[in-house]
Amino acid sequence: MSTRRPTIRDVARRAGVSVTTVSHTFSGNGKVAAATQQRVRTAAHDLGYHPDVIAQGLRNNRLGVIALVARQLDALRPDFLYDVDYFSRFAGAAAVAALAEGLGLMLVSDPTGPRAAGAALASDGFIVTEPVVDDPLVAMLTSAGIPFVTVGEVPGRSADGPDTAPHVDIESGRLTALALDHLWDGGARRIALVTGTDRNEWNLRSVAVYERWCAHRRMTPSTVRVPEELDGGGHQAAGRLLDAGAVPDGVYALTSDHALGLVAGFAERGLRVPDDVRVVAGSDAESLRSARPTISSIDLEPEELARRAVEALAARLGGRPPPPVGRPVGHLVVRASSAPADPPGQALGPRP
Amino acid sequence: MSTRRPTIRDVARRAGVSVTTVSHTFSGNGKVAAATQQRVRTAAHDLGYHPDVIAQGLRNNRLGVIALVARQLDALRPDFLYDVDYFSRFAGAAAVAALAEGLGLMLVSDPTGPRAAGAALASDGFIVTEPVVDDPLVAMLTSAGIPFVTVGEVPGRSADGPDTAPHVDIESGRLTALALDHLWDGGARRIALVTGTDRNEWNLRSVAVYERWCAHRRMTPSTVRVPEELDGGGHQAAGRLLDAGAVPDGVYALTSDHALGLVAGFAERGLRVPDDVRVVAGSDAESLRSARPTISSIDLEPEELARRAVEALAARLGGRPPPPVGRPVGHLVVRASSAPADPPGQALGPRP
DNA sequence: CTGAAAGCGCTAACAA
DNA sequence: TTGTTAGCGCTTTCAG
Repeated sequence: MSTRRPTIRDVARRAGVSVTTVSHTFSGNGKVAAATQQRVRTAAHDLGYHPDVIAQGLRNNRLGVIALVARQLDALRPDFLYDVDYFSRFAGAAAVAALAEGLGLMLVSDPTGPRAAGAALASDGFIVTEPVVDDPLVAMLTSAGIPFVTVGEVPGRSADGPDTAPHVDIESGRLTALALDHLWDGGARRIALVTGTDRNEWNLRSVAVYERWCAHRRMTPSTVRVPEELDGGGHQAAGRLLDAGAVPDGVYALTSDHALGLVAGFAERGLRVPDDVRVVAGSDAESLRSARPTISSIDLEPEELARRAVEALAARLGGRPPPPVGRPVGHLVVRASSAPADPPGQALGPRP
Repeated sequence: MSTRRPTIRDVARRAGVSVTTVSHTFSGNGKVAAATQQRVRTAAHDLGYHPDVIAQGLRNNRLGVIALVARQLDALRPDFLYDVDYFSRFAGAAAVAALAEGLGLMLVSDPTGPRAAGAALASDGFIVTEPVVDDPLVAMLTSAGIPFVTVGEVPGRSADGPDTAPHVDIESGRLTALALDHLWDGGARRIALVTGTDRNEWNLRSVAVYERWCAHRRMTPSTVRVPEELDGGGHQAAGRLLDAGAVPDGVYALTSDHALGLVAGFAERGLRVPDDVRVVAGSDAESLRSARPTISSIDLEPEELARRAVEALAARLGGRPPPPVGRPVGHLVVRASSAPADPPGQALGPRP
């Protein structure tokens, strides 16, 4: 039954012209008489012809698709996305931005990973969020000459020389300071840090800035490392912090899930938030808004990051110069967990 | 600088074999001596060769990509996704499910629309959420012979005959009854319906079931129609309901955004929720959990719907029989807006 | 077990 | 303005 879909030749034959003419009328490349164009279009319409995008892609070396590598999809439990809020806000905005550039957005797992969908490599370019030290994906893309943009720097690369991969700045340094200063201003004097274990810029730089910040204030740093994808990691962190002896009066937890668990863990142990200990999360999520108490956080503005990443990548693909760097992105959202009173969430720092 | 990426011929030359042999060692199709395979692989590795997925796609007529048509991306305000929660939960789960099938998931806008990314058509199949009456996309896919699966039936099609497009059942009928019965059980006797204007199964069937349900109970139906993408549509609906004279004591609002606005609108007019009027939303969202009061809703379980859609489509693409229909999906989540007391959200109906 | 060669549908020189 | 033709990189008969 399945009668082969019509090709450019079928259209050409039906319109009584050559394939070139058909190709040209659709691409608008050559010059084709209006009358001829009309005939071609009618023929195409009659046949229900649609150009084969894959063939075009092969020819032009350009499919019109960019890939978003969702690191979270590669976790041990593929059905468990950590930092869902960040991811879905990012992906949604990226899709919209891509459409605006006439591009499709493909969600893929790390193509260097085991469960890679081969199709991933069909894309014209990649957006890699949160690259890690010696990221195999970055290495692969670089060596294969595939254009890509990272969100967050590739850690340990800037030191090596000028071969910094193009990236969208997540401002981890500024935001860490913002969170720590906020805790300090609220009166906290023993501030701990709960970080994930992925060796990406967000974790590494936050720790570095935290340690510098502590040294500056003659505070003993207290860092707890918990894997991002560990369910209940926040609880565990709470336990470790309390058992360590020096109970903190302020904690900056880099992921929203861990912040949630942390607050719950503190509550179980009889610590009141924010009265005994103030908490700020390093990534925003709806769940932080519905938590009791509501939890302060850094809103990374994933939508804005996504837009910038797509624009930068599209520019690269189109041979255009990279877009200018915009305003600083990311801001602090103060909620109950870090404020004495309980005002509705209000924003500090630059906003859109 | 940009030295052309190696092709299968380069590998063949370097390994001292023919292209066929290379092709075979990678596809595992023909029989190739182990020693030869080794040579080929080494050569490929040295060259940094990766098969060109697009060329394979052209040859095999199969790219390994499925497209998710996000209707919300086609709204008038492309930066404003309505029903974000539903969409992002669906898209995330679909991506994961697709990966599990070895497929990439592409987020695209309606290819028949004006802002279509041409790349959309490169996909092997489509998932169309919420098709509408006389859906042009469905028509196009059908006539082009492109495999697709809809989420929710194509309205008005089942009547025409047996040409029902394969779809994942969203159970709009059962869920509408679930919501209405719940309002009724809580004591509501003048129940209104707030529906969107898209002519999709969800809206159409909900209205139909609502009217039948009312007739059954000798209740005068009161339906307010507000466009899905209208910001502040809920407020407007509240106004219209109150001005209409017969103030309802229960409302079922089909979208989460409108339910939110509705509750806010009632509050402004001095109506207390749930004491004066109970409200249930037809789609769940985090924002409903953080609203004051928290708002009851139908959780459509987008993750499950997405998994089913991907599996059904993958089966079709692979020529496998469609997966068996599973348990009924979607359940009621009771929150403060429809209950006298304020228990934490608890689920009725089947759960995973 | 390996190789030569014919395309998949389309684009872009180059000719006419 | 239109047509002829040679590939894009790969798979796959069909012969060796």
